[in-house]
Amino acid sequence: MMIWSMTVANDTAQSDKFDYRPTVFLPKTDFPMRAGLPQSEPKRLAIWAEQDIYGQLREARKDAPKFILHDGPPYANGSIHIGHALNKVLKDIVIRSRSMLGFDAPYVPGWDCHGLPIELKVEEQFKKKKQKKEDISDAEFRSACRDYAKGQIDVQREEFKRLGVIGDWDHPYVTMDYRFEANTVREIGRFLENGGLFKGAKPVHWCVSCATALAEAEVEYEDHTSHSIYVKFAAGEDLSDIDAALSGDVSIVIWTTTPWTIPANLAVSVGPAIEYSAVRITDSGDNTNLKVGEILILAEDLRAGVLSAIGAEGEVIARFNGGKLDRRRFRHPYLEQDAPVLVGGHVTLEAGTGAVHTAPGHGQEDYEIGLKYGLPAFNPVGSTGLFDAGTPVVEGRHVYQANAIMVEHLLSCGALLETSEIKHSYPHCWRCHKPLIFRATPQWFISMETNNLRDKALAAISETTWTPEWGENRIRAMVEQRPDWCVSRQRNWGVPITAIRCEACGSHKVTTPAVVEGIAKAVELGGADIWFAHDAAHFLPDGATCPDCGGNAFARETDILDVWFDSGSTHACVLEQREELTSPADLYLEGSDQHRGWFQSSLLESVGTRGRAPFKGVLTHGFVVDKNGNKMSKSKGNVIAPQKIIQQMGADILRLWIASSDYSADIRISDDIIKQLSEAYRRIRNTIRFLLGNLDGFDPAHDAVALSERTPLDQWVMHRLSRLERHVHACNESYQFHRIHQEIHNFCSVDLGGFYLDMIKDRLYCDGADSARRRSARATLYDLADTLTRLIAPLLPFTAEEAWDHLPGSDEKSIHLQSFKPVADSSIDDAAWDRFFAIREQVHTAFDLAKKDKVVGSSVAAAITVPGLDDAFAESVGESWEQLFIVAKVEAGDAITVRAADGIKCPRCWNVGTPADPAHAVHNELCPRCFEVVAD
RNA sequence: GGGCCCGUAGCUCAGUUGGUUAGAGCGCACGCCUGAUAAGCGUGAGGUCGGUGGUUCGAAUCCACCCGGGCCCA
Repeated sequence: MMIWSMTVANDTAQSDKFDYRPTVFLPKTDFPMRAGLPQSEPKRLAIWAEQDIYGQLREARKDAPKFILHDGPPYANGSIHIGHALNKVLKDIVIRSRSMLGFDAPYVPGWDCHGLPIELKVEEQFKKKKQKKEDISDAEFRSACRDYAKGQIDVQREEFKRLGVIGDWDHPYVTMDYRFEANTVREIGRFLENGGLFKGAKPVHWCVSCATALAEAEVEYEDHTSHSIYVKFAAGEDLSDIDAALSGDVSIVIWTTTPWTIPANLAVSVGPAIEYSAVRITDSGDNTNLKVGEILILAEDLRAGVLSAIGAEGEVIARFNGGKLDRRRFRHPYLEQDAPVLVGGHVTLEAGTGAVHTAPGHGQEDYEIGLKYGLPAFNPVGSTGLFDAGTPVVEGRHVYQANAIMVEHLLSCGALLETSEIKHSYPHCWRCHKPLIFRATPQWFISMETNNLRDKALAAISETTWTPEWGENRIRAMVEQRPDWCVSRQRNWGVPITAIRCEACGSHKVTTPAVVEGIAKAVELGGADIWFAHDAAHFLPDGATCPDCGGNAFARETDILDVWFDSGSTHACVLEQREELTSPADLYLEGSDQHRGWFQSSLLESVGTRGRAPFKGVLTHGFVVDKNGNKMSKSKGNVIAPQKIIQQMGADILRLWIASSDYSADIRISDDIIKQLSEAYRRIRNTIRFLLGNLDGFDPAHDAVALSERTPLDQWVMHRLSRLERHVHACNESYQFHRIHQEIHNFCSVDLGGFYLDMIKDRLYCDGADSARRRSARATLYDLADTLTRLIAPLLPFTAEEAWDHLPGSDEKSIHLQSFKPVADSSIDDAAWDRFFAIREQVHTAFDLAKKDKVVGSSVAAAITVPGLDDAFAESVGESWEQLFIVAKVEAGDAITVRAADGIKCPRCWNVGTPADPAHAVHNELCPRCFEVVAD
């Protein structure tokens, strides 16, 4: 009756059959498949904050060797962008991985607070409130800057924390802190003391209408009509040694659009690789300042254009390279002085004559080439644009009028060959929109040569480990070439250059180390404002006199320091000051633009004051670009905000993007790339979820199984895990994080999902709960889960912590207080395994065809034949061929064939075979293994 | 224009001192499973290694030039 009723059973009757499902050990875990990171991450951050996870980590590592990553301070302005995220996450991965490698790796984040961009923002704020800058005192203005920076720090701090960056966020370093400012004063004082700091002059953008210096950010380029002039400079010596044809009436011709700078001319520059011609005039047209037979020197490539412009014709009588003219003497067109020829790479053939009028006091390039030749930055123009008394021809006149005066004068003295008007883009004042001039003004410099700063810096570069290695070449080339460091700014918001000047002789020697220390103490109490609140005498001992001239009247210097000096001093103001930090740091880690920026300013500051670099190693990363490798810009509309990714996908996805990228070059980001990463994330997460699901009720304290007691297959996967762990370990040490992600992901997909986990499901689900094979598998799954969770922790801190919470018997303390752990390993016959995997692949191909032909559905219901099986291998692995291929039956054969297996499908484990007891009243279809588990 | 760097399948990456037919994962296509299920498994198709020229018996790998891109300068 029973059998008959089954054959006609409908679905309802089917449910009367014995339900084996509850007897199968299916995965069970609260670790959710869907991460919900955007919601869960903030909660996790709150828990970490409450636990003081950073403080706990410091305590846990208090006796460990130090690893100091020193944070380069971002500028306290604006929300963070994707580049900030890249930098901070890389730092965080370094900090977390070093911690798990067993180091005490404190992380003290910082902010750069002084400087122009904040001043501009604050000025804007005042403008909006209809307040003029003139109505606000400098002290009030600085106070507003301080408030603004503080607000920006709060914004950025929350954004950085949201990325999962662990650090001492409650006690960051801030360059506007009074103690930091005081230490900055001490640092510049060291340069003052050792003679590295000196006062010189350098041309800066200057608005004669506002009577002020302007920074590059305050310059706007607008169209402007200028006088264009060709002027000849007569030879001041015999040049026939260059070429015999160079005799008689020889001149070199320059072209300029700023005639007013001719009074400050000190030289003529030519290009080292440019070919010059000597042209004898054969027809002077109606040019009154040109005679037939006189010889003009100009660049060959520009000859035709120049002759046409000055309305003349001529023949080339000699040609020579610009280098031949080096230091040869020509004469200023009307002053009784020489204009030597300088050879410089800045000379181009884009316009003009190939010979460049050079006034070091009125142009950046002129200044730099002048420095090389020892020429002064001569500037005869006052702050309001009037020429100084004693300046021939233009004395007392305004620079705006001087163009016309100069044209007239040069014409009358016979030097002007041509004048016309030219419309071009020209720098203007952003405030009053008047044309700007370049004007050399007194500035403070740190000399690259005094105390051999340049040589020492180059030596320190050699002693530093640069990653990637090309960073060394890059910074070396820059340091070799760079001019003296101009550290003064004519601004308000910053640390003053606290030097005191003798009014009589200009000496600063009265500013002794003791005086500097007194100033620093005052700044510690009242901030840098103190400097401006008192006159010079306040900071000097009573009755101080100038060591140079004995004078007793003194004045404060009023320039403030370049913000790069502030941040370049962090090794002194932070690393040397905080107990948990040390100097030099093990690592500085910033974008590759910092070879010119922070790496260099830090290097020069430290070498100049301590004689060594502030870092042992420097790691650089590239920039974030769009999917086509182009830079991001608002106008292109290809900007991707980190906040958006975090909000939609979670910080761990953003971090995985960073961890998966080779940051040594530029790294790309796009919606597709992020999507790909979220899928990779899903694979890792689900693998861990499966492991956890099969560890329900597992207790590592009681259920652990020694490696040697485990099945050979389990030993194989432990071997793979060990290999993975060692590889990840090495990559953490060498900062090759993207290989970590690659390896972990491959391991989850290939070794686990694609083979091992599939293989062991049968014994996990269906073997007796306490069978040796099941216990071996569970102990192995535990090691897999434990190790994977540790390995991903630096990359995916939120997910790792969540997994740690769900891992049975894991330490109550956070995963982020744990260390990496070596994995027990045993030797494996890799060649035999490779042979097996090759055959397995062929079997799978056969399966694919068989499934498409509907021969079989699932492989467990298939019987296959396979040629050339190595039975010794199966034996050594301790698994049957049926288990290794996950099929019902494997037989030897001449070729790989697949057919539906004969037998009964076990209702519990679904394997096809012969039931243990076909006559059993209830369990008549169970296979022997299941029969034993269920019926006994 | 100069210095430094990058360019291997649609994407992210491997590719040892030049040496068989250039690899992996993802994605994609097709299929399977429905006891990891908003999961899982399999199979397959994808590349003139940015281009050209050279060195070499042999080049993704070495050299030169060019193209595209980035950072820093001018």
